[in-house]
Amino acid sequence: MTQSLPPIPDPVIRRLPRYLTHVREMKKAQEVWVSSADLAAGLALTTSTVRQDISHIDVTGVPKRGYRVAELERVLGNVLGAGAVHRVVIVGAGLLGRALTLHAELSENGFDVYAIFDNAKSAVGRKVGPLTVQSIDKLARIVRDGRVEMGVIAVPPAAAQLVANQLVEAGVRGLLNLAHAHLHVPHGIHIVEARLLARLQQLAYAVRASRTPRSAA
Amino acid sequence: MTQSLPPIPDPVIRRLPRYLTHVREMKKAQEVWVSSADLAAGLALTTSTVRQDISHIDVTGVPKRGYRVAELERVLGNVLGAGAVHRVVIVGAGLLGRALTLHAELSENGFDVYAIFDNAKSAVGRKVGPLTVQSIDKLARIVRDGRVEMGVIAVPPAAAQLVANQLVEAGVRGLLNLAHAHLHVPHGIHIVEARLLARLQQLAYAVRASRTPRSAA
DNA sequence: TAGATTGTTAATCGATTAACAATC
DNA sequence: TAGATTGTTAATCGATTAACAATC
Repeated sequence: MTQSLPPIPDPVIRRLPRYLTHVREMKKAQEVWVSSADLAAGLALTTSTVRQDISHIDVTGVPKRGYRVAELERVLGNVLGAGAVHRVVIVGAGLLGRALTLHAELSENGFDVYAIFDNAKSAVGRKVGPLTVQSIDKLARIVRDGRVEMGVIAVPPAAAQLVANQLVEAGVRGLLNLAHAHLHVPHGIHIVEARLLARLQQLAYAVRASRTPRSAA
Repeated sequence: MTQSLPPIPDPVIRRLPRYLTHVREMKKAQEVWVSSADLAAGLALTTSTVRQDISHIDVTGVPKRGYRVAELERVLGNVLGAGAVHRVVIVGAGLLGRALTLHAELSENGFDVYAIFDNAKSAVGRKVGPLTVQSIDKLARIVRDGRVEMGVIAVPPAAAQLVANQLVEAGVRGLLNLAHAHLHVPHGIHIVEARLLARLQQLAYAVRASRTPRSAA
């Protein structure tokens, strides 16, 4: 009898990539075992949080030793998409779009940048690593025919919603939004926000709050 | 009598940039008032969350009308650092580092990219907009003399911790980490993680989880 | 005024932390 | 074996949502 498990909570999913990074570093250092205390120290968490997080994935630890580095790496990788190839397209061939396209870590983690698009005549035809920038006119056909799973939006804010519509229409199931704009998508399509400005604003607040505690009359 | 307020919780701070974007769009559309229902609809939140979030900042709404767009924009901007100039340096003059350096939205939001550094001879001296890529040897002096507040780490993982150390040593109070590596910093120094691969992994999980619910024996 | 929307308190929900028995 | 560490339950903490009096 098979029963459905609840999905892994979002706060956990956001920590898993950091575990994976840490575990890979340990693997490179030839470590065989890693304890919840090791992971907690490395990521500034409590050992309780680490064990709770790992309980969400299919990994079993060994009392007195911890978790097997190789097993943890494999399972974390699978949960985060490294166990299969995921086709992704990038829309926007500016510096940010090209940076992602050429990022070796993507392909090392199961993400295959299948195409990159731009609407500027001057950009179309340009080489980006092994790819050639395609006209945005070809987006629908390429995404559909290639059964592309996800799209990255790296265009100016004014174009972001239009691009999102085209990607969804062409069949992608998820969008990574790097644009400084709000996107509306149909139910069932996933969006992850990844605006760097927002992270810098978050940092600016943290720095200021720690320096000058807020006060009220 | 002045009393200290608790800092704004992190989940709230992470939403504020999205409110600001939305409010600016409404301002551009000449709207004068915005209700919690407008904001909730635009950002996929409940009206309760919106009102609770706004209660953390110094904005007062008006029953039957909502919040003044101009006031909300001003106060949100101040909280997120737009009310002053924050000097930032970027370390790493690859595509990602250059993308951020040239991102007009940074300067429009109070962030002044003061310098960009790289350790490669071939990169040093190159123009990035109005800036010239500096050798990393000059980082300590430039950051210290310029009283730079924050540093962005856009270097390969192997160099990330070294760069973080140098930035902290030179006096920055916050780090934006774009590198695929774990950073350790002294107490009191703030780090915000902004690894794009992690966001893509989060998206891949969400897409897969919605398609094939997990099952267990 | 009547009605809509804020501001705020209370209730609920979920995430984190603590504690400890199980176990290698 | 004794001791360290997992796995898991319970307790705590904090965030979100609901509810509604205040008010424009």
